[in-house]
Amino acid sequence: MGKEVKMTDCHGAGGDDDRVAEWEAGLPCADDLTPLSQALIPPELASAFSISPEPYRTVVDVNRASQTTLSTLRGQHSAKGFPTSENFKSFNEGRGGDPMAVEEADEIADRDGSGSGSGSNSGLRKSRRIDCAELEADSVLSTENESDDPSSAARTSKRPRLVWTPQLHKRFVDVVAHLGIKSAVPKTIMQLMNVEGLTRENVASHLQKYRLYLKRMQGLSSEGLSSSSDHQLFASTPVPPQSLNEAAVGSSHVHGNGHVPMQIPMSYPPPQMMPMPVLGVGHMGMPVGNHGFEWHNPYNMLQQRDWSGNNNHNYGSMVSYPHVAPNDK
DNA sequence: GAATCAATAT
DNA sequence: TATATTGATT
Repeated sequence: MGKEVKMTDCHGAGGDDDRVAEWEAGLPCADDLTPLSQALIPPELASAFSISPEPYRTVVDVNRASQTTLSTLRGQHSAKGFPTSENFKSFNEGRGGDPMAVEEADEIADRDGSGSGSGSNSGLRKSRRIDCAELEADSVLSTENESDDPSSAARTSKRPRLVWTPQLHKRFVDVVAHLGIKSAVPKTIMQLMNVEGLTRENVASHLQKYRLYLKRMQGLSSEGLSSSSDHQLFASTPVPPQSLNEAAVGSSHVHGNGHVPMQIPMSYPPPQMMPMPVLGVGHMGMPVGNHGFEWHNPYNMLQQRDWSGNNNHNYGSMVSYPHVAPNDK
């Protein structure tokens, strides 16, 4: 923090300088920030939850970490590839090598230039979940007492209910849209989403609901009636009228690319920093970084229509699983 | 046997 | 209501 790290390479466009400056102006100054050396969790609390304190980080450590991150980002930037299932690896990054740290990192997009009013949607800002990975206590869920052995907990205890946050859902929708209805089956979706801890069952369940939603929308679209409840989550979805048919027809390979409707620049790389994703799945030998996800190809975005309209500006984000076990099956 | 999907349960 | 689990089916 001593040094401002500019991640200019994330935003291709030049001329953002003003905005950057504006943005920077809003940042807290060094004095306002919690010193790195200060533990975020009071010792009592830590001991109460039997949290082993992380070693203190020095500025040097942090700098090193950001260097690593930057170089990782750069490396990947040039190594963008095709969105094959292999390339999509890793959407989630771990948090300090703690496999249970899958956490949600919204907030990030809070202040995207727009006036404070509209940006933060209907005031329903999902108050942040637990802040520190460690704090995500078992108490949040009715997860029973998990013995302090994480590995056993992984296989022994049932995983807590997954919450499909808008971010997660968005990723889901991205993947489904990308696959086309035809190949959007739970397993594939799960793989492409590459969210740690996400199971095929999770996806299947959500997919079922999503399909129901799409079906309803299809039926209702002409009637001009649109119910409201689902919209909270689903309204942001492309409602791919084509992807339903076109993809189903199967004439086109991956997606009917007839015309690319519109491309919404989405900067996926979540602004987090962690040298290495935790990814237990190392296969492929791919240097999976945080954004293997390059939805930038023209066809990736096919039926994206109005997403940007709603509140989903949150980019990096993950499952809000209080607890995630290493995914691998 | 694994995966999908719809139905059903929590 | 949202998500998980089950069971028939492929």
